[in-house]
Amino acid sequence: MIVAALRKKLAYEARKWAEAGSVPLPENLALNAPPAHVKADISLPWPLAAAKAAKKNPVELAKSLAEHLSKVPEVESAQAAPPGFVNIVVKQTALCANLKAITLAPKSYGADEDGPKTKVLVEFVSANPTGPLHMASGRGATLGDSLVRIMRRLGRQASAEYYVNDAGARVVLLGESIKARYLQAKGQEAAVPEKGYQGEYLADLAALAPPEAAGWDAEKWGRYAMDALLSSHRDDMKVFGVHFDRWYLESELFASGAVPKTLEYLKGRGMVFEKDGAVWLGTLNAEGSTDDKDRVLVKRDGKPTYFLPDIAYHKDKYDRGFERVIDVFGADHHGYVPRMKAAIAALGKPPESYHAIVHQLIHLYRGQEAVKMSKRAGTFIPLRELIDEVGKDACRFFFALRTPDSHLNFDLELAKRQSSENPVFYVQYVHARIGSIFRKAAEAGLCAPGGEMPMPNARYLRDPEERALLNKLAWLPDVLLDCERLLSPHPLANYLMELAGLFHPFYEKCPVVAASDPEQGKARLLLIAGVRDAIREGLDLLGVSAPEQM
RNA sequence: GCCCCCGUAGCUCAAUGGAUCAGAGCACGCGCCUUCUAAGCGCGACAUCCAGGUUCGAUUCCUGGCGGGGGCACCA
Repeated sequence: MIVAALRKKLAYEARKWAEAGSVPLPENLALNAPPAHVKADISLPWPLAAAKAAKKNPVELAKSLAEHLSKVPEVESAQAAPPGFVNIVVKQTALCANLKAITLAPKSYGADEDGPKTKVLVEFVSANPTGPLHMASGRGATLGDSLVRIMRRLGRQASAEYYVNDAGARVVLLGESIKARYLQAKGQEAAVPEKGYQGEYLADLAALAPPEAAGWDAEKWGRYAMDALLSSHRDDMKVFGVHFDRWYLESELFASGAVPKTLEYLKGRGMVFEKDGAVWLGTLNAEGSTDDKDRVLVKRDGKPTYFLPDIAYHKDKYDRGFERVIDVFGADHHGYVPRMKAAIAALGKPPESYHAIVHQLIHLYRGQEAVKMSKRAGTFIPLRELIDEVGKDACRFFFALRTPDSHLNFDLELAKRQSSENPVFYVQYVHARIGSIFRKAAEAGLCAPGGEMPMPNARYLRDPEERALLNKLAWLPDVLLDCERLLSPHPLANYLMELAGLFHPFYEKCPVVAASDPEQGKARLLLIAGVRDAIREGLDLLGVSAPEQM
């Protein structure tokens, strides 16, 4: 809370200072965490950024700004540092008050943070119900779910949605595939269609079919398989700790007539033309479009392509009042992004209201051996198998730790080991250790369970290890804003690693229950309560559990 | 051929254009368990693919290479 709140004050004062001295400050006044060798809590590069335009010496500017900012109540000291930084030490009382804010009212911060209260919709996973979810969906699920949780934490109205492609030709194709499996099991001659779904899972599903299945046609078989697979998707997401506010069926979209209505709407906007007997969307020349060609909406045979109902679905998102629309895609769909953006523009929506998060593929290994994933070939690794092997917590933390842009190497053998090589233990262990200290403290009568936590006495918590934790805790809300800005939970996961890394040395050097001065012990107890709550909070936002003991 | 992503320590990854110290974890070397969990801590080694450019300042931005991954349908 303190860093985010303090930024406003510092920025306000800096603008006043800049105005008085006619110094052109940059639009974006960001704060830096200073490097390790600088003994300060917050660092401002603002004078450096302004120096050139002002034609002044950056160090002189920094000195002047530092003097001005040292009057801010929460600031202990503000010092200029070459080549033009202002380094700020925050008052101990302010950091202690921040600790109380985290400990007592963890739900209070965020509500008054920067940023609009816009309604935002995050769509993710949206896998076709033609096979089990595979592990790439796990990455998308981690991204989307964590992002929604973080945005809600920041006071946004965020919703999660899963779009189910349950209509179209694939139902029959799926039906033909599973029917072939069924007949094969009966000893009859039957082949899965060449372009059909080859995975063994269909044989398993066929074996579970009721007796009357003998008389089913391909369509009926397709419905049966799709229902079962969709149900497994729901189960997988539940086990993975992922919540969707709505599972939006493509068939609903067709039933509501939204598809032809959307086509008419686009025609009315003059974005549609006919060529070669087909109906096209002018994505090539749509405003702000980066697409490299026009796209077909209705095929020559009169049937819509997948693109048209997708546009109808996105139109529906806006029609339902969402002002910000975020789609999470795997890298294999990245080519889809420019045309979707063009479609948003064609709908007349502001292009900046739409964001596509494209996460790169996961490279899966078993030890040294690369495992190829292919849904068609049926040799993919199902997400469920991954969860069963390495656990939900490790899986989600591992996925959350990387930026979506990075190609992720996931070694099943390594992840299965459940040793310290897995960073999630590093963080969870801190939570468990603190739980242990609290149990000891309760035995020693140092704290009443569930008792209210007062603000720690600011005379204490001045050791480097204590101070480092106080400082780190102050950055948590800022980290959440980073996650929102970057549309990724990875800054939070990395923050938790760093926080955990600061706790362990504290633990070694600063006894809590056994502190020589009982008052100091009390203050430390309040400090680690803050650490515990921050970790619990952070892990919860990532969908990872925070065990009391391990 | 065109488009997207990546290239940082032995390995897996961080770092809104900032600091003579580019951070973690694992692995490696040396220490540390009569005291709140050694799944830990301290210390030590080890890195920005190459070449230009922009800038007071580049891992970050631009151009061109090199290397790896993915995508380019009137399929879904």
